[in-house]
Amino acid sequence: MDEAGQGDRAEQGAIPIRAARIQDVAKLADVSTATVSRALATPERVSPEARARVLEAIAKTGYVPNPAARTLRSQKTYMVLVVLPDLANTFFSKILRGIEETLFEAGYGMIISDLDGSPEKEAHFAAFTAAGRVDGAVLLNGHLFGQSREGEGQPARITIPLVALCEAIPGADIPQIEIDNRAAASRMTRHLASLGHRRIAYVSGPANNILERERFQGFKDGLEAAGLPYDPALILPGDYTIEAGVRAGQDLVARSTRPTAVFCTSDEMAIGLMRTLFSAGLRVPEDISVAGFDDIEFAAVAEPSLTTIHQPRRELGQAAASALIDLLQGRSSPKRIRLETELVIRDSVAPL
Amino acid sequence: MDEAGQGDRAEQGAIPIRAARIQDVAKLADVSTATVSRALATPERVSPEARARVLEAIAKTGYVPNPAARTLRSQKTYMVLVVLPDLANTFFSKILRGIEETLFEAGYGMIISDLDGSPEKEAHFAAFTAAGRVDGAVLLNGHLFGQSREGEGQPARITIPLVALCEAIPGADIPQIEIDNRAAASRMTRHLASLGHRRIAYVSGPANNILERERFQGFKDGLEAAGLPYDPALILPGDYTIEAGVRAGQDLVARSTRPTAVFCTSDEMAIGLMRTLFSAGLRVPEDISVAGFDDIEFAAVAEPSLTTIHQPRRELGQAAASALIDLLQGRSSPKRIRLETELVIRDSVAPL
DNA sequence: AAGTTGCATGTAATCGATTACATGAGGTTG
DNA sequence: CAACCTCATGTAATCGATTACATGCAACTT
Repeated sequence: MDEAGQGDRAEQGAIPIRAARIQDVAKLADVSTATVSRALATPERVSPEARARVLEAIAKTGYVPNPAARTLRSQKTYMVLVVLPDLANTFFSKILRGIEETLFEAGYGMIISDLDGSPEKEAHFAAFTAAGRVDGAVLLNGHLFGQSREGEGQPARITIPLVALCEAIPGADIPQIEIDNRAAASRMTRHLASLGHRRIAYVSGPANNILERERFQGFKDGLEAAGLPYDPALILPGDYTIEAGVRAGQDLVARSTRPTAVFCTSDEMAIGLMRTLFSAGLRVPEDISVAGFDDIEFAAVAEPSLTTIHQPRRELGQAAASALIDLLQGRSSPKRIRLETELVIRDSVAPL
Repeated sequence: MDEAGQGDRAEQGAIPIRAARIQDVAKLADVSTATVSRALATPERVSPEARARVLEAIAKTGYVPNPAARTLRSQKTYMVLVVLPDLANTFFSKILRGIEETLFEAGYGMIISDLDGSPEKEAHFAAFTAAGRVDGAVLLNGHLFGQSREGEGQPARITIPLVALCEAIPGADIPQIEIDNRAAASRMTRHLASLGHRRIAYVSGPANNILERERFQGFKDGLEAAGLPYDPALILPGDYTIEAGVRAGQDLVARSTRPTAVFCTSDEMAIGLMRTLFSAGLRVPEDISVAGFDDIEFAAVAEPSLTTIHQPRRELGQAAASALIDLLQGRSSPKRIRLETELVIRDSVAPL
């Protein structure tokens, strides 16, 4: 409305209304726009004198290239999409940070999509991606876009580089960055068994979740290695949340014969479960040992402190971002990167 | 590498390499590109027949508008930047979710910048913003961009709509969404005093932080209201992290006369502090009461469960996003929105 | 019937960069 | 010395949408 008026008047005034364009820089440096562009993108192809004049003009005008124009022409956005199932989950925040810092160093920005279990959102972000708003994506949600829908017309194929982080995507020919969930779960199970526990309960992740399947396999591996029988009655359903841990705890409290140890496949569940046990007057680890998975920040300061599997979350994020950057810049990347986990022994698990 | 080869061959094959453009849709629907554009942006200005043909053509081609082209012309990105001091901090994740869901509903995407205390990053994102990559920003970091630097050339003024969330920005003429930190801190202090505590310690946030200043004022208000003296020896430095709580706990443990209650200005610090007290053989709340602030997820399941101030984090995020969207769409927004907090009484605080 | 209004639509300018191609200067080679 | 190459630079096409302006037609007014 009145902006136009201001714009007209501003010519003689102090406040430049429009941001400087490449043309303004070119004029000031007395070169063509092509030279300005080259001075920034490929400085070695511009004479030192011209480059100096261009840089000076840029400093003087405060020129910042218009990303939309750049993207339109070059088809590069310097943006990466990070798809995650639940932004509010503590587990992801440090991973995100690892991703963000690595992307940032390479000049990429990060767009976050919290799917929140909504297929609409997933479709939206699939379209978003197909529209070319990002150069690549990190998938933390365990599956590719739009694998569900099939219909008339092309389903907007996504052809940009992708990497899968944490939750491997079976059959997808993209780099997978993860830990060895099966080995880690087996390790924890054997640790519990080695302390004399013979009735070990297992609080699971969501059914069909790939992490869950691997950890569950690891749990069974561990039982077998320790010569313990597998008892379906000791498998409690969960979904990695605090509330699931609380519910699993209620289940246990209500039982007449209880396990002596519980392996929760997330720290959140372990903390929720311990809470319920305390409320029922049970002690950890005296009455029942509790183990977690992930080693989130609160694991070390829980009461009692939590024996768990340490996941290098920041490094996972960094590795995923690096792999993606490799792809984006035309380099190749290993198809599978597995980072080491660590069994962290604290106070929530004790010998029988 | 071999992608190019595939591209060449694909011409006669099944896979369309290029995404459909508005021209393709226009041709198929037998209308001009202008009509296609209008059919999407202002459907009421297009005849029902033309609209139907356009929609059909869009469905057939899988057309998605190119955001770069759209942004270049219309100067709208439909992107919002969220600036936060620390992505790995649990406190922010639920706020982010509130922001994200509200933005999403309004058709905006969210770009996250984790400043991580780095001035470089701040400068980068200031440039990012100045370059017009986002339509607006939510600032959770307590200050505006680039208030520090002054130099030759225009410092790339940022003129897009901004809102401040949680940490108010004094003097900035932008909507501020927050809680009444002072009143909440006062409330908690009076609660502790009402239970008979007379030596109440206070674990602070970072010096100069606006939240800290307000909460500290509230603490003093509360002391005064309860007729208690202010004792500088009972003020412990902190920065809202678990580690700061641990350190404050070590300080307390080492003292000969200890306070009977500790008011930590974040739940993280309260949890870290309790951890240290336990390790030293002290009991909460029998030996010492501990109160927190924020009511993060873990507050309810900590052992003992944490008496704290509940902040409506999701609603804060939603309110900030709504305010920003109002501004982005040319509506006005209240300059100050204060959401209600709640004193949540749990087990970590007991009468003297 | 002439003039006015409003609607649906098309034409083409425009946003601001990148980059293919052209040009001319200076250097090298046979 | 002609032919050729290299290098720095400029010219202008291009990316794919939005939108100002123009146009043509139908309906309404007087």
